[in-house]
Formats: sequence, C-alpha cells, structure tokens
Amino acid sequence: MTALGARARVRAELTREIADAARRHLASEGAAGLSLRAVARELGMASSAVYRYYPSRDDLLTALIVDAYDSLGTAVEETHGRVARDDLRGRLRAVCRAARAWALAHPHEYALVYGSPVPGYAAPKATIGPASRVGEVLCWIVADSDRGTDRQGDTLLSPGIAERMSLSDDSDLAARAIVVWTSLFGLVSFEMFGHTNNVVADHEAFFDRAVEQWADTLGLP
Amino acid sequence: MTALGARARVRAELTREIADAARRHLASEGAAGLSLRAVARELGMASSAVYRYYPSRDDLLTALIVDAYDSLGTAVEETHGRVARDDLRGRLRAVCRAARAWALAHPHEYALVYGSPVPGYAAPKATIGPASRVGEVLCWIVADSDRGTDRQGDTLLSPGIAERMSLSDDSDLAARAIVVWTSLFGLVSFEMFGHTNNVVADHEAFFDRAVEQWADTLGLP
DNA sequence: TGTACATCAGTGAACGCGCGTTCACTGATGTAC
DNA sequence: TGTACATCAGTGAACGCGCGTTCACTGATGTAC
Repeated sequence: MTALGARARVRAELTREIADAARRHLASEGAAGLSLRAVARELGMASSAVYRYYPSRDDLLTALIVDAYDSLGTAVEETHGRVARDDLRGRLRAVCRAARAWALAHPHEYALVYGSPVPGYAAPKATIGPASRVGEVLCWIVADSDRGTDRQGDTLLSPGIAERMSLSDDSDLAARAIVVWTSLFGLVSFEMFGHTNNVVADHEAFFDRAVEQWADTLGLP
Repeated sequence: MTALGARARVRAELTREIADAARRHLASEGAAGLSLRAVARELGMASSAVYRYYPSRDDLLTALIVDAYDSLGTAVEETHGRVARDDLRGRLRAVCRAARAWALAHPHEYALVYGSPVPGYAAPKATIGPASRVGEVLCWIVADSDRGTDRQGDTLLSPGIAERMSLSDDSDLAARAIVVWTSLFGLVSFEMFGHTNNVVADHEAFFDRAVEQWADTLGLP
C-alpha cells in the first residue's frame, strides 16, 4: 500500500522525523536521558503533540532500538552478500568489518543496543528478531563451512537458528561460532567505550588481526 | 595513620556509608539515574549534607567506578594467586571465572564500568590504574607462557605493560592476549546484558568451554 | 461540484514530580592556653 | 582541669531547572451524500 493519502504520508514522515530527532538526542544525552520534551522542542512542536505518534517514551525507545538493530543487520547482510559464497574467510571478514564500521558510524545507537540496558526499560519481543540478524549471518558462514559449499539451500540453518544452537546439542562448531560472535562485539565495545585507548595503537589493524584469529578458530580456509 | 581522631573516624565511616547507599541505588536506577538526593534520603540526612563528603555527583560516581574496578581487580588477583605459577591454563581459568563470578555478584557495578559510558561524565585519570588490573594479570600469564616459568621476576611485565603492548611492537602473543581480554568481557557482557538469553542454555558450562578455547588460542599447555 | 459532518493533528496550560547545588544558620566537637 | 575560640557536620529553605503525561480546545483536512 504505497498509495497512501496525503495525511497518512505526512504522518509517516513526521513519525520518522521524530525518530531522527530522538536519535540525534541520543547522541548528546544517552539513552537514559532521552526526553520527549527535548525531541518536541527540536522539532518546534508542543511536547504533547509527540503523543500522537508515539504513545509513550518507552515506545519511542523501542522504535529506536529496533531501527538500530535493523540498520546494523542490513549493513552487515549487504556487505556479506557481496562476497562469493565459497570465500568463507572473506565472508567472515566482511561481516566483522561491517559491524565495526557501523558501530563507528553510529556510536550512540551502538551504545543503545550493546551497552548497559536502560534502567526501568524492558525490551519487548519486537526487538528479538532484529537483534539476532548479525548472529544469523555468522551462523550461515559456519554452517557452510561445516558441510561444504556444494550443498544448496539455507533451510537447515534459518532464522531461529540461534535457539537451536544451545550448548545442549554439543556442537563444538556452534559453540565456537557463538564465542566469535561475542568476541566480535566485545572487541568493538571495548574500542567504542574507550577501554582499549591506552592499550591498542592502531585499532583498525588490530581489529583485522583479531578477525583472522577468529577465522582460524572456526577453521575457515 | 590508623590513629585517627574520633571525628575523622566518623567521617571515614559516613563517606563509606554514602558510597554504599549510592551503590544500592545504582542497582535500581542505573548510573545515569544516580541521584544525590535519593542517596541522602536513604541515609536520613539532608541532601546538602552529602556535599560535606563528595563535592559533586560526578565525584561520587568516580568513587563508585574506582571502587568497582578495585573490587573486581582484587577478586581476580586473589583467585589467580591461589593457582600454582606453572599451571598456566589453570591460572587463565581462575582469572576468567573470577571475573565472571564478580560480574554475576555485582551486576550493576559491572554495568557501570563495562557498559555504555555515562553521558556527560568523563572518567578522570584516577580510574585508569584500577581499570587495568585484570588485563595486567592476563599479561602476566601470557608473559610467563612466553618465556617459561623458570625465569624469575615480574619486572619485564609490570604495571604499565598495557601501554607497551601496542600493536607496533608486532608481538603476536601480546595481540592474542588482548583479544582474549576483550573476548572475556564480551562474553560476560553478553550474558549480563541478556544478549545470549535465547542462544546459550547453560551459561556456566558454555563459559568454561570458551575459556578452554582462549587457552588454546594462547597456546597454553 | 458543493455542502455537512466526522476525523484527526497540534496547542498550551496544568499536574505533580525529582533533580543538583547554594547559602545562611545552628550546635556539637575538638584545640590552645 | 577549665575556659574561649575555632572548626566542622548537618539543617532546611530556596533557586531554577527539566521531566512524562493528561486534557479540553481549536482548526484544518478528509469523506459521504
């Protein structure tokens, strides 16, 4: 339904503009300081008008979280999609670098989703799907590595794979993939949050090196 | 100077009590919501009285951060100290498990130091030393592994080692150690912040498995 | 094409709240003689 | 040991601020006939 009425189109536009302004505020104040009033002020509208678009502050926060996960997920998937399927190491490189690049380009959205949880805010279920997109791409790579690239179809490892990848199935490769997943965001978080400031000199080179280590861990050729 | 006057002793006590109350508040409100007034209220004193002990909210926050790093550092160092020096893998296990155990026991202090930075707060230099204690222990282990346990003395790798461990010196082992360091906190953070909730079934078993992977990465016997 | 009505966006005032910080002050505890 | 003075802890009121959310309202935009 792209044939929206004029009113509906304006509505969609303003809804997005509010989210954009909120994202900008995230940058200066952090997630906990995100304020509906400040957002309204920036848009030059009454604070009460925002309630026509988002029923509460938490709903706005949820929208920002979902958008952030989707933005990261899309960036990673696109970069990953440009690499030949049988170039397993190249695919891992692409995923990791895309994730880091996204974090550097969107530091506050990164902190929103991968930093400490916002106190008093419980993430609703709508965030689960978008949150697992990067992990799923990693799982694809590992799965392809496990059974060779000749095998067609992604049906065996599909959305929802994460649930089936619990330790109980005792798959060493699955466990390794998850450790790589957490290591990736561990390293990016340390860089973003300043923990490696006096430890690592060239962050980009160091990151690339770490990626090769992870590729080795996964036994990628 | 343990022979403090009665007044000085009471002062030291209250200073600690304020920090304790602040820590408790951290739990419910998060770092960004830490409020001097709430802390004063809990202690049954006027909010202005707190200023006799901490000149501002940020100073109180700094004290909490330093305390958290020191608490974690002490826990890790003590556990590590109980393992025989030539049991390199055992030492790594001890360090990693102690760090995770501390995080589980102090979730909000963990989020304070390893979560997203508090907006508008710049960590002063006083936090750098305490923040690097865990990393330094890891470096000891790696250094011992590198040159064998016969070599005496810890002088080559001492406080401040982190600075010298920049990529420029091109030591592969140093780089591996730092990746393990970031992976450790990456995995713990994901567990603490709920990212592995539907992915990992048995967090403790999974963590132990990850530690063995890291030990392999470092080539520990 | 024109009119009557319903829908909806946006307003501005208000509610009740909490915050960090300052300031002049009261009393109690320590110190010097 | 006793007195006079200085130091310090703690008070309570006040300043100026921002917040989320509600509510009755005004006008403009759409819809049905």
